[in-house]
Amino acid sequence: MTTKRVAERAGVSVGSLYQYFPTREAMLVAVAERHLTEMKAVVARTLESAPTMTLDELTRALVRAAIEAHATDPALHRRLMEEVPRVGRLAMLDDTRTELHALLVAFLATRDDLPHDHLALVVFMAITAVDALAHAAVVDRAEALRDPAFETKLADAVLRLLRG
Amino acid sequence: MTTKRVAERAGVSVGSLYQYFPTREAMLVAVAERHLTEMKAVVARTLESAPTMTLDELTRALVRAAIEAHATDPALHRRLMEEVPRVGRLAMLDDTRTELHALLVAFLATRDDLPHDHLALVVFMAITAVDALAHAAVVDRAEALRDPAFETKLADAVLRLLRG
Amino acid sequence: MTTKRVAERAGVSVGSLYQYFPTREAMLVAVAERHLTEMKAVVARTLESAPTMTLDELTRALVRAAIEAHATDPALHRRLMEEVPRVGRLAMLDDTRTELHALLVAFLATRDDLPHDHLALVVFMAITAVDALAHAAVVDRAEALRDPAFETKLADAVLRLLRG
Amino acid sequence: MTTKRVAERAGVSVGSLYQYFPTREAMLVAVAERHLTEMKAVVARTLESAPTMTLDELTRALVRAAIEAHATDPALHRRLMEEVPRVGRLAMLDDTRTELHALLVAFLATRDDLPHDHLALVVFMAITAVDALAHAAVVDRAEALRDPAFETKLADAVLRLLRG
DNA sequence: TATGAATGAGGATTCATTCAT
DNA sequence: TATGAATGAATCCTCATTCAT
Repeated sequence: MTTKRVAERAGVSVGSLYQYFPTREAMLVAVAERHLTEMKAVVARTLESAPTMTLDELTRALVRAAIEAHATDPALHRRLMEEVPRVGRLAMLDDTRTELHALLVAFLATRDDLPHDHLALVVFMAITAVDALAHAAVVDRAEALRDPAFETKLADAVLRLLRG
Repeated sequence: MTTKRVAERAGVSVGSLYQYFPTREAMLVAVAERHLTEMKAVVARTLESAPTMTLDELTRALVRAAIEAHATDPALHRRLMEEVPRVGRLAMLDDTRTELHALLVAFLATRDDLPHDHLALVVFMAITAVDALAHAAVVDRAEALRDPAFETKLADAVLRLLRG
Repeated sequence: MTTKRVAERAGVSVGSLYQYFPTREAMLVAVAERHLTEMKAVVARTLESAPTMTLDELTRALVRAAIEAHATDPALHRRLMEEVPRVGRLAMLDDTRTELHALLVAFLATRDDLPHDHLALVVFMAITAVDALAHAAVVDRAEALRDPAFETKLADAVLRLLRG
Repeated sequence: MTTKRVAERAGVSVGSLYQYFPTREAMLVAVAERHLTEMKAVVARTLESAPTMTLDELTRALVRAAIEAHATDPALHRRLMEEVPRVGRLAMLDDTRTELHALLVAFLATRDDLPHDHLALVVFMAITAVDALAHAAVVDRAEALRDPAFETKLADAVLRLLRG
């Protein structure tokens, strides 16, 4: 991902790119940021219709949303994961990640169909696992994505995490 | 990770580095390779004492081994995960990964305390999740590593995956 | 000839050099190419006024042109001869050389004041000899260049080659 | 031509190479030197039997010797010409070259079947032309070497140079 | 405001040379 | 004396960033 290539693909000049982003890193962060924000939005939307759902249904809905978010643009995702770590622990990214985490913790704290101890830990584990699996499936197990067992088993394991 | 910095850190000259590794990439791969090989060895060793263990004990032992392997050198691990993806799908690495996968699938197929359908998928999911969580914990949740709940919950979730 | 030195001498940065030439080799080839193309042009121009010339006059004119072409920038020439051989048998260079050879053979074939057998061989010999002598004189016999006998004798020998 | 490769080919270690030659350049010069010395020896031997030869016979013998010297190890020659110029105007090489030149000039000065004016220039021209042609033929006109016309014509041209 | 040529620091790699064994 | 591992200066090339037009 060179700035020249990005500019070409975007149909603008490098100079113009630098009008919108101060550095190359900022471009990367912007894309990662967008993905995380989308995820946050999807989660928030799902949580809104949560009161009418069982924990099972809710978990499954969230897992499905995560997988879909990753499957939308596999190539982008792969690239992102390759490049973004080098960006380091960038404040903005961490903030969005933290918000997503807080959103879920806060919501789950209102439910009485699961224990509330270790909630922060459990949510961290669930997010990490779902993200890693969705990513791994997209990147090198395309067939898993098409297998309904993948989603079911992932949701089951997450439920187990939540229920303690 | 520049070749110069590696040489400095290793206490040798760049030239010497190139006496042992043909390219910078080869250095990276060598480290990743070593980690994977160690993991395979740990898993193999654990499986040997498996006949006398319940599935619970076994799972927990494997999860603990994985976490320890990651905790040995956190900084190394962080760097590795940042750089290795860029190395691309390298045959030797994939081979070792595949061997580890096969080792576990073959072993679990001999046990009658868990269902045998979807075994390949389930092992893939378990490896990916454990690896991602051990890595994430090491990299940005040091406190999770010290919390015994982390290991317990991870083992529980994996068990759930295995038991179907 | 390092890229850095070339850039300095050219009054630009290394980066700019690489905007115009894909590799260091390409820079070398470009200069060699230019020289050969100039030679071809000089020869072509000389041949145009040839019908009114005797073979003696023509030969002398060509020999003089070759010497002048080499004397224009002796330092450049020396460098070129030192570096270009390492460049290897480069298609574009060989093409231009072949064109120059063909131009002369074709022209001489129209004249009836010299035998036509062995024309290709003879032209190859003449070009090689004139080039080598002009180069050697420029590089380490500056006094020869000023001696009119040099040109006369060279032209005589070439004539002998042509007349058989 | 790296020192390592030279050492391998020679069946010794780099270290040993440096026991015999102070620098890489010295190795190159030694080879060039050997070639020039051989040439000088051949010329000297030919000149010894010269009193009984006509200028025609003598010239032809020398031209043939030069061609043979080049044809002995074409690859070596090509390499030598590629590398040696970079060595610069090295005293030892120039000395041997000068000796060869002097040998011929001195000899020709004793003959009365050719003019003695411009002898130094003429010998310089003859050596340069014969060397360049033998080299060019070896390097990229293998067929010329087999064509008897090549030798004949070259000898004729050289004779013309000598006879003025 | 948009462009893209120019910049040059930075990085991977090579290879002549040294020197401890 | 012979070896070849170690050294690190030197070199080619890339690419994020700037800025004159």
